[in-house]
Amino acid sequence: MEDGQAMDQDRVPLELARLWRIPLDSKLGRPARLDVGSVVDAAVALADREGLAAVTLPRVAESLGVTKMSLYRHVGSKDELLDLMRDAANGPVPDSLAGTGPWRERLRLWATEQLRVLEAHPWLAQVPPSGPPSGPNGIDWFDAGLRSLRLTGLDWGAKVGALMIVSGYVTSAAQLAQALAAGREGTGMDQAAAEREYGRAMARLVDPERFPDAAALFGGGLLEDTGEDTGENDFHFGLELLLDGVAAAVAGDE
Amino acid sequence: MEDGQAMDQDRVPLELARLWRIPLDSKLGRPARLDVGSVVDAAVALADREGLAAVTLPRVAESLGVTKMSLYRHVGSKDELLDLMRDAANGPVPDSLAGTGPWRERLRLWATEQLRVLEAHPWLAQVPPSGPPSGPNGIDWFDAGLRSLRLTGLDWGAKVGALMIVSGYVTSAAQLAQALAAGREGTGMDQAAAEREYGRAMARLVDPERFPDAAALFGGGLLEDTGEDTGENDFHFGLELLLDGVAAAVAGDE
DNA sequence: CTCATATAGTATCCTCAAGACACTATCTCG
DNA sequence: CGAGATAGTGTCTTGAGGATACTATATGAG
Repeated sequence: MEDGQAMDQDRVPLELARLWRIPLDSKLGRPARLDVGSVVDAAVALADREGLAAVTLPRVAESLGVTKMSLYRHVGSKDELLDLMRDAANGPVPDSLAGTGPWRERLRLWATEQLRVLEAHPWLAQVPPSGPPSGPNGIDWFDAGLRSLRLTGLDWGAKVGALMIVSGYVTSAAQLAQALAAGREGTGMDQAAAEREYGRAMARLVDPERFPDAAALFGGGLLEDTGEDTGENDFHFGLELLLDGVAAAVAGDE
Repeated sequence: MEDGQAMDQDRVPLELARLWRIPLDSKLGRPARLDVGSVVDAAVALADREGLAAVTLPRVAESLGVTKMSLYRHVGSKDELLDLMRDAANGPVPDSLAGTGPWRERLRLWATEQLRVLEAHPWLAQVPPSGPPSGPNGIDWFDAGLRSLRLTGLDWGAKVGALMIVSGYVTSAAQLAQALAAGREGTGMDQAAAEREYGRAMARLVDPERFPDAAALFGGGLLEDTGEDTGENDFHFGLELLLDGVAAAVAGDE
């Protein structure tokens, strides 16, 4: 079809067109100093520097040397800007995910690479989800996830479900880590000290009559300090648990 | 010890004292028309009626017949109010979770009861996480989760990890469902129609050269309409997958 | 009984956000 | 060279969270 490209530009909703950076290439009117890409890049840079809360239209505009209202020509709304930022910050999938291979190891890598992205852009875990992956980078990650499961023989629904679980897990692990870090903001405590403090406060509040299991946990279980990096270990424990679940689905499918 | 109660009131941080509704019982000063409970109840009711975005200090105050600044006497800040709302809306664990029994069935029930709570208070899934469970209801749910795993022989760390995964999964499933529902707001599409529309848009944008697996998915896989309630089925598929993962941990522990 | 003190609620202020709308500036094409 | 289309600006409204200084109302010590 000769109109394939033209159709792309016309029939796709405006929001998707911006996500995919489909140029409108109308040469009329005053030429633009700005484009979607530069607005999004500025917003991402701002979020990286000062956190998601600092990303306001006035401040993004200021960092571009422009007034806030001009941004609306390129992003439509604050919410849409967040979608664009998410896709941009996710970035393309790293080369390590290019090939195919044993699904478990590929899927594990997929998860840990996602975690790396969330560590590089901590605010990313706080951007509220807005639906299935729609942007080019989101699709790239999605494609890589599907590729990691290509050899499993799972049907599409199972693959999609497994990917959503794994990536949801990575996100909530990152969220939790950030919430803990934020909670001990100011107090000069490290992770272990904060956990001890939490355990102590809970031990005082949790009545063993009403909450026997929780009281047992706070009373004794948590206080052993292994000295190792707890967060990392917890993450991998959970990830392997998920992979075991996927393994069961793969096996049950045969 | 005779000073047990007094210690509770003194040594516990103010925020925890409010979560646990520990009365200050100082009889001095002007008597309060408000207390933490009524502020939180009003905020929860408002969120139930009009969503989380409607919960602003002015509006909560208005619904209590009070000016906004008086709320700060009882809740400290907006963020703290959100914490209090979360704990209140979680509510105590339902009776069905009281006993003990086969872990898999108990844990499954724990998850589905959590989902019911999230359906009753849709805004709950959007409240940003603020750390480990700290309020009485949060502890109640936590205790019930630990109880469901009591007979597994898992160590504390594994139990806590498994619970975090399951409850994180329930939350992100609810978040996704809401994002999808919000996305098709206005458009009179049902779930299936919206999915078809999404698949069609993606099929147009996703280049099979760059994204072979994703293109295959959008090209053919998603379009079979089973007619059944997809969301429910997806949720249970994922939950059983997680339970399989926990089962592997339980088995590996022996 | 009365007055210092402690607490509850109020009145007013500030800073800053998102966004509507009408305006000006600058380009291309007929 | 103008007409129309597009980019960017100036100004306004609404409404948020929160600081501060005030008033109101109770208790309990002298």
